Amino acid sequence: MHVKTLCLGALCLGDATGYDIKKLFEAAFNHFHHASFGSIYPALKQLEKEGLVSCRVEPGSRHPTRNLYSATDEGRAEFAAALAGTEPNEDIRSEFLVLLFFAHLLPTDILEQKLDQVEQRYESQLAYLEMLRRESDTTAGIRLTIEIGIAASRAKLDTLRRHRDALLKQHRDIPASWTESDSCTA
Amino acid sequence: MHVKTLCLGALCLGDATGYDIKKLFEAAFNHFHHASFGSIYPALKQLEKEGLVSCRVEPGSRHPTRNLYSATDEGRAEFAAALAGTEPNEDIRSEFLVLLFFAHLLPTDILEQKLDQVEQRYESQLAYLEMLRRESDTTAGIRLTIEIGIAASRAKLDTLRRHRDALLKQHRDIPASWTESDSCTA
DNA sequence: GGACTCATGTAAGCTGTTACATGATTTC
DNA sequence: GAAATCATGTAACAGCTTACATGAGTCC
Repeated sequence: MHVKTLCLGALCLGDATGYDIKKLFEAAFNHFHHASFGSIYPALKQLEKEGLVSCRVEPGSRHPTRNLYSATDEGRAEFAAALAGTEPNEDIRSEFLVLLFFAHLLPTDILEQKLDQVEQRYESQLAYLEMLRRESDTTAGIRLTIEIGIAASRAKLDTLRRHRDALLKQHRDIPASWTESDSCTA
Repeated sequence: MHVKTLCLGALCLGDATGYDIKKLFEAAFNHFHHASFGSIYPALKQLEKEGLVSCRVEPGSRHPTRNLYSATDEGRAEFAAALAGTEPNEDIRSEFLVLLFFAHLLPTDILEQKLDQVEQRYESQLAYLEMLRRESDTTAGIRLTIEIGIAASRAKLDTLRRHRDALLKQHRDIPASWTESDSCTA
């Protein structure tokens, strides 16, 4: 789903500035999407040009430039249609799994260090999502979004921990193929 | 991680054509990375130009053009270094979770249909990974790659099933905000 | 003979990121 | 008064996908 559509969606939840939308992405979409300012601001401009959102400089603004956007009725209709038409896909790119896939080409200490990093990352993501769950006073859909994120992180973390020692032990025992450049020739 | 690096990695596992690499990606990387021909072929050309892989037209080929690539020693060293230097990140883009996030803007029947689609998708991914696990006679790292994929899919599927009915019930009960365009104005 | 798989390649175009440029406001 | 946060924007560039173009081999 394009950043443009996501911005329109964000504005269907309430008026916001580009900056607010970025914050929303970081706070709530964190574990399943993201976007940078460099795509958000142009997207909002584009949406305005298409009449899907309207923009007003905030009245009584403390700041000269603060563009507050609202979804128009047309915009809401458009977003509902876009939602209904999106395939519920998932696109995962995990450098971590690539690393594991090629683990036999890494020295043990580096592998161990990567595993530590990943565990920490999963832990902090888990902690963050659990915090969201505690606070969350929202729709059933959003709550499910959080539940699925927690379940997936937990499952990955548990699996990793369960296999970690065996992986490292075997890794140390088997002469690493990375030391001899001719040992993995086809 | 760039397709170029991934191709180099694939060639560290054994000689292959561009076509073979695509197959490998589909078979083994399926749940955590992917690449199209349009990026693989140019990547191989580039790697060859950099001396990281060598290419020979297959000897005694049944087919005039079949470019079999091999990683050179320099290529193997380069890949090992690239691996050691990659942060074990995960980049997830889930249209499905976006859909859930905005579930209140969808009519119940469409939501239900999306949930069905996702369940089926997770089921078939799970089936595929479990098949891989049964067959798999590979490195500990690759096996862990599969275990993590299974655990994550299973966790998401279970969570979805556990909350599905409650979500749909509540969705039907609460007057959907998508019917009245002014009902979610900020 | 038709369909499918094997096999390679290019070019246009889309999308988004990074990095830069700018400056006000708030908090300590 | 320094640092952090709020706030907007652009331009260059990267990287990948899609679609096209081509054709041999294999299976039914």
